[in-house]
Amino acid sequence: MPQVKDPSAHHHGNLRAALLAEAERVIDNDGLDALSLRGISKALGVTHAAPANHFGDLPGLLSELAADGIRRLAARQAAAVKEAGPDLRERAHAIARTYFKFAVEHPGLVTLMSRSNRLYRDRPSIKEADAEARRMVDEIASENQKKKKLDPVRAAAERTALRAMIHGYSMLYIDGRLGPTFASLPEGMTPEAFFDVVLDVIDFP
Amino acid sequence: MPQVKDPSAHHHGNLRAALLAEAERVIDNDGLDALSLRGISKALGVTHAAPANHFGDLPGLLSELAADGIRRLAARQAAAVKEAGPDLRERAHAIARTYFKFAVEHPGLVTLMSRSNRLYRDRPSIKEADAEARRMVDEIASENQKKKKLDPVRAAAERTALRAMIHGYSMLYIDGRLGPTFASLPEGMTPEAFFDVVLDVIDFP
DNA sequence: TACGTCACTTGACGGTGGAAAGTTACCACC
DNA sequence: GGTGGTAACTTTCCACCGTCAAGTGACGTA
Repeated sequence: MPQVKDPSAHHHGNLRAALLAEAERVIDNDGLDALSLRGISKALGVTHAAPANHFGDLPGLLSELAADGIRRLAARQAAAVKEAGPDLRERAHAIARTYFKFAVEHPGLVTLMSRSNRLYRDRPSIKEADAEARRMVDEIASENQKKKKLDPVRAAAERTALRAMIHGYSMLYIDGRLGPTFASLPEGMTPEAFFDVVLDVIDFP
Repeated sequence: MPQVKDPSAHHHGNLRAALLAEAERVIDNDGLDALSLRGISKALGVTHAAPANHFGDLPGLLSELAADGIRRLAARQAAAVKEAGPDLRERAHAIARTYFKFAVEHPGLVTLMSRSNRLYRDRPSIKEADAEARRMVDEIASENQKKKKLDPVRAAAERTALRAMIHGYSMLYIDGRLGPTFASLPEGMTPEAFFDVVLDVIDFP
């Protein structure tokens, strides 16, 4: 068959970045299940096998996407913590609030980030981004432990409680499973504001 | 109770129940992603289009599976609450502990139950089972609210905090994302025991 | 100029869920 | 005691998916 002599045919320029951008667009607009390699390839005018050069396979692409998401989230959390000042509780709430806001803005991406079965969790890019994100929570918990001379198990439980609460609340919300809850709330109370009250139920820090 | 028929060529006898059982077996052994209509159909010696008669489509089958899981979990939680006695905190912890134990025993099923995109959340069978499960948490929160004369928003936040904690901790655990946390814990501390400590971080009831 | 590698295309394979139409067994009714 | 309808299952087809192997063209380099 005729070969199309398009100079850009063999060198898209920045296909890798374009694929990631298009994948994120699809994921956040139509959900993780709507994403396919063939779909994003066609959208960029490239054949279905092109992504393999840059990402190997689908989990490979998703891993890079997730790692990027984790990094961006961690950056925003770091900024929020900085702005929150020295108070430990303020800092913890800033981390949680920022996560939730990010999850509302990018529900598909956050869903992907927490779905180990769709990515290669062991990739350095993900492990490092994950560690960076966890470091902030650990720092707060450690300071609190030192200040209150807490038993190490209690300190670990506080860390885990905050993580579980952030993850649980965000996922329940994204999944639409807090609908009845919000229906019973006062008019005008936003999910963000309610999350602050929920966080206050935790006895930490 | 379903009538048992003669398993002849065109009437399997109890295909519906057999499909659900096989699907649950696959899900809990190999994960939700390993499940396919064709797979379970072949395992039962039936063609891939047979399930459509009983469930319509794949989300239809998954919905029935999820509803059954929710019902069984709710029954176990009800029994645990009954055994826990009158103390509100004991009852709340019993609900949470039972959920987590169920999640450890049936990770695939619990994952499915919390994945709205794979099921028809609006089906009566699911909505009723869900409501039944939520009723127990609501009851505790209401009693606590009355006893302590709490602001309604605070009471709603307590309900939600418990739900988020249960869901978040279980999911993080199932996904293997608490690995580093457990590594830092004292020898012999089980995930169940640690969950009790995590639950104590919540100031409720 | 020749070579090797990168970036992408082409075409095929086995898998998926779903829809449409055909077959067979049973059951109620006249 | 035939007849018609319906439920349960099969067969065949379609569109789509990810992955793989082989091919092709452009480019940097020796």
